Amino acid sequence: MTVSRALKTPALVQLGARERIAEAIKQLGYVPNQAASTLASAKSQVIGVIVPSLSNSVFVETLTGIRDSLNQHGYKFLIGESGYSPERESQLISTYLAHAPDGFLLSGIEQQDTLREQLATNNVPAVRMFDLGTSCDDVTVGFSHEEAGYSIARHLIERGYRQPGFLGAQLDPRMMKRRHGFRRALSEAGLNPGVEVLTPAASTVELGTQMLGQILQQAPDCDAVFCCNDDLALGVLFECQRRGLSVPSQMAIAGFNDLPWSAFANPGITTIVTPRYQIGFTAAQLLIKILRREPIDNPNINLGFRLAIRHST
Amino acid sequence: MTVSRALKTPALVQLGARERIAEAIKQLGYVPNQAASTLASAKSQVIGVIVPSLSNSVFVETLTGIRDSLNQHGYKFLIGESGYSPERESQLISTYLAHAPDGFLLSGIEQQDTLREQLATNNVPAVRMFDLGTSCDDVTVGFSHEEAGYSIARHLIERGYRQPGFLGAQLDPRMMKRRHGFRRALSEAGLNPGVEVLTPAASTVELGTQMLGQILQQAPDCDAVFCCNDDLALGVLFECQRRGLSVPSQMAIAGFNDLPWSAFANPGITTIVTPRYQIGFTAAQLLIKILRREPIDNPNINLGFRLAIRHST
DNA sequence: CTGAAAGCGCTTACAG
DNA sequence: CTGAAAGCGCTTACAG
Repeated sequence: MTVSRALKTPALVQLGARERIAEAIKQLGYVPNQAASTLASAKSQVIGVIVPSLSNSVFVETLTGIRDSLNQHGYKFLIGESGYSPERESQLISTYLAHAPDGFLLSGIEQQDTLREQLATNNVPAVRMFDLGTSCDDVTVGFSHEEAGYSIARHLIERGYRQPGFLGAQLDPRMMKRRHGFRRALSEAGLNPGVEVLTPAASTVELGTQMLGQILQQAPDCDAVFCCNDDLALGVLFECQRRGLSVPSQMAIAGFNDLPWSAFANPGITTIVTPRYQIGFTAAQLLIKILRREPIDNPNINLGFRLAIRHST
Repeated sequence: MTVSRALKTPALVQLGARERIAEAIKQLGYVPNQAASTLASAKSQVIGVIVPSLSNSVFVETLTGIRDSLNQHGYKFLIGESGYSPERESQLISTYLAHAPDGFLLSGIEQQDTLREQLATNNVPAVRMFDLGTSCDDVTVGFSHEEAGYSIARHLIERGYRQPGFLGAQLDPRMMKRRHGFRRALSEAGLNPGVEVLTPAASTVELGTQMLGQILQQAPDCDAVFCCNDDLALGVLFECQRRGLSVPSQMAIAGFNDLPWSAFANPGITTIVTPRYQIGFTAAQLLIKILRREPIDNPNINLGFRLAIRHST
């Protein structure tokens, strides 16, 4: 018992005893048994984190933010990939629930009802990332994808492009919101919002190279594209180079996320800078506050985004 | 007790009892307590995985291989980032040991002695990934980085480049082995192996753009570069385009890893295709064999690599 | 095929 | 400031 106290609350243990304990721990190579601790205290110090995919570096950066925040407070975390599937997400939650996590960090705000029930019956709090909730029941940290799509379109319109097209992959809810904002701006400006190529495939550079051909076939007068992710934009750029299309005079390219190389491409790619590290960090901080029952002033935190204008538009 | 059996070994429980149990589980939303199971059985079904970094997509793909393999067998895994630091690696192992992992999957073969002791005293088996061990005490899955560097150099020499340079970042042991092989081939061919730029910074596209300038300043007649990772190579490619250097006639570029976009760059980047998914999958399979005490025919598995020749050289 | 007993290594709550 | 008691929810090993 005194050993336990020496480890958790050393201030309550006499110095002499503390020293003897430290000595013994060293000699024996003692490591506290986390399973026993979890069982006895009903606190695991584990947070379940579920992101859509680890192949997308956006989510990896979010994980870094989560880690930096959680490490400060002694929490570990279990990482799960939902593959953008709500069913898979629910299934992961079930598995993780067996580890008695203190809380969850989830992606998106479109969780299944069964998942919400699971969380409620087990009384485990969750913070949702990447998107903005409206209800006060949800705790969310993100930004408006609709506004982001809108602002890219406004930029292209102001630059004078007459037939911007949309290149969308994955087709997850947040991507569809970006598309919605993009189309809204085009419609408002009296331009045709219907030039687009959509595919449920994951967005990759390779896919971008293919999609340029597809949109040009559909709309030969397309003079700008908004790619729902920067890797698509890079593929479009490579393909323009191969076809001898000059960027941006013959084809303007805008991306999304500001991946680490976007600014260094030739030309630099205009894109929306998203605060993904900050989303992870903030979401984790918020969850910790909830676990400590500290008051939360705003359960729906909008971290915003920034339009980075570069030479590709 | 019968419930426990119904879950673990349903064959030993009568059908009627099994059905009543399933019904009750559903009604109560029962989830087995993993901590209690771990405590009672001394088996956690958890594998500790430590990779140098998650920012490098190479390691993310390895994680995918590990996940695919481990999921089949009901294991979960804890992911740690060592940041290429052996000290940090040891520290992570200590933390993870508290979760009583059944085994570890580690990166590289240069672990600290203290780490080896930790593993030995706790009697936890480990498989080392990405490099090749020589001793039968170690279990390793990887390929020869020295040979890979050598084969890139041979390719450049055969193509007729007279002054290939080396661009190295991170300076981790595996990178240094690639460099060693590269230099050996140049020396054997009577070429100058001393043209190189090295930096401990993480390899990024941005860094690649800077390193091209540095190596040209040092050796203006440098006509080819071997970049220790493809993202460096992409940065070099962008910078060549900006400077109006034609690739490969004025500057040949070779990379390493075959990242997803390397084949689609303009021109496609010559690189070494590394089997990182397979490394993760195989290492996990091997660890499971060890945990089941099945015999292992070869503790040092060489998965090899492939030279992909594209238009950048 | 089923169940009662003991114990895994901690923590909580209480007594000294 | 220290320690003895009980219990967390499972599994192991044994008895029926």
